[in-house]
Amino acid sequence: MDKPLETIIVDSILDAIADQRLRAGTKLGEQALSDLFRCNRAHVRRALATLTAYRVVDHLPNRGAFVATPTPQDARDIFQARRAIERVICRNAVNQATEQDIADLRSHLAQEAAAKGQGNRPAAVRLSRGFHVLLGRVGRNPVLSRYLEELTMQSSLIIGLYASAHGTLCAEDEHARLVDAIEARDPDAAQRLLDEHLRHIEAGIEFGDEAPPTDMLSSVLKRS
Amino acid sequence: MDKPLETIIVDSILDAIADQRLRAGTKLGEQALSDLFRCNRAHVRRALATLTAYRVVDHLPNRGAFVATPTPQDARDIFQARRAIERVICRNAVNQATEQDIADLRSHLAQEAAAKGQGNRPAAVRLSRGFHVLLGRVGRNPVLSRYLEELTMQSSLIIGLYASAHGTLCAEDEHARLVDAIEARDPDAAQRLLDEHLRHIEAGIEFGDEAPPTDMLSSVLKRS
DNA sequence: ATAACACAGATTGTTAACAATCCAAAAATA
DNA sequence: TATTTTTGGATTGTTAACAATCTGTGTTAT
Repeated sequence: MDKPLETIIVDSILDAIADQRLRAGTKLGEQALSDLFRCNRAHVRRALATLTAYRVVDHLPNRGAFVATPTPQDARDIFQARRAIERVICRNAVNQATEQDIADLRSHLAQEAAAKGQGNRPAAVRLSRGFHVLLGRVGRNPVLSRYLEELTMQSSLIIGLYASAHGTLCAEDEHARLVDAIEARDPDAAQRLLDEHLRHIEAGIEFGDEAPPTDMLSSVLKRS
Repeated sequence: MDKPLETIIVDSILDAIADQRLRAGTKLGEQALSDLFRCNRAHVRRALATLTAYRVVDHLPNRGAFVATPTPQDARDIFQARRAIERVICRNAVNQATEQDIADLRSHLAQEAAAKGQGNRPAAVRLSRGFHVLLGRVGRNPVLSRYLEELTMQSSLIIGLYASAHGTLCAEDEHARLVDAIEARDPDAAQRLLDEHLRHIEAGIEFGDEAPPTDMLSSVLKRS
């Protein structure tokens, strides 16, 4: 029962992007969204404004809102930022993780393994992001974890745009070994594993050709 | 000639906060701002929404918008985030600074010195922030520099709230030595100097008592 | 005198109508 | 036929009126 209507719209679109149901470049028409969410255009307008602030939507004056299309240079900048931020998040997590935190992380690992076992790629991408977001929460610095949430969202877009077809997305054992290092309270190992992990993801991205296909919008729906 | 009206309002308020003319807790009434900027309430509303996304304004439903009041814990989180981000910005700057960049930095140092020489504290605070923002630009990672701009803005609020009266804000020679290290292309020295600098700023902050005095709003005005 | 209540003014939130802009297809011209 | 112009529909941007909520003040009752 999420009260504020605006956040329902924002979260729905964010989820659809994380699931890669909404691809880069898709137009987010105000009328279409008002119809889908059975609400006023003003609400849609505000939702699009906050998504624009998150850099997940591009707003072109008098043209409308579109799911952002990060360039290869954007991608490099975003991954460098992730390394800068997750490095510290990771050290925080080593210092402050409770038993419960580690149990949550392991439970998440199991979900990731399940999704991958079933070959459910959208779920795998979403859960892979979820792992990093969860790690951010464990780090207990809301400023850093907010930035990480933004950056992982943009990473989902990038992976959807540029990931190689034979795409080895997050190798789940890298996540697992990271949790091991956190449980062992070894900050240097954890930091090294995370840095390598992020470089692996970035390396698995193929820059070079442009792939901007556009989706129909009707696949965002259904929540609540 | 800044075209979009919303950004004029946003920048004016941001400037006023950086100058510490607008203090934490000040109410930002929609009517008052519409009158001040001679515009529609809808514009003010959007401006306040983006400032809220920047975490520089708190929005309480049905109560209105207020200049954010970071807690001591917020302050610690913000400075940790700054260390994480500026560390990388700094290494980027060492690698990529042009002659022109270094000249710009030195020219900025001169302005800082002038403002301090005149005992102009608001200008000193604003220019001190400006140094870090400029450094961010030199780093040539727009993602990181955007976050840094947000964080330095929040830092201005924190300094306004908690800075000790005998406040040694940014010692300007620390800025100068940092530029020296960048010019010498010494990334380790630069990184170390910056980290120490940020810790000095944070150490110069006095937590303990609450200081939430509120200002009249009429001192934001005048731009165009 | 204190506390609960009620009312009035002011402030924020919502909605719908109106204006400006853009886009694509048809019509006109060379 | 190719290029420019026009024109209609659709989409975004703006504005003002209306509804809901809050704050402070003044009244009343215990």
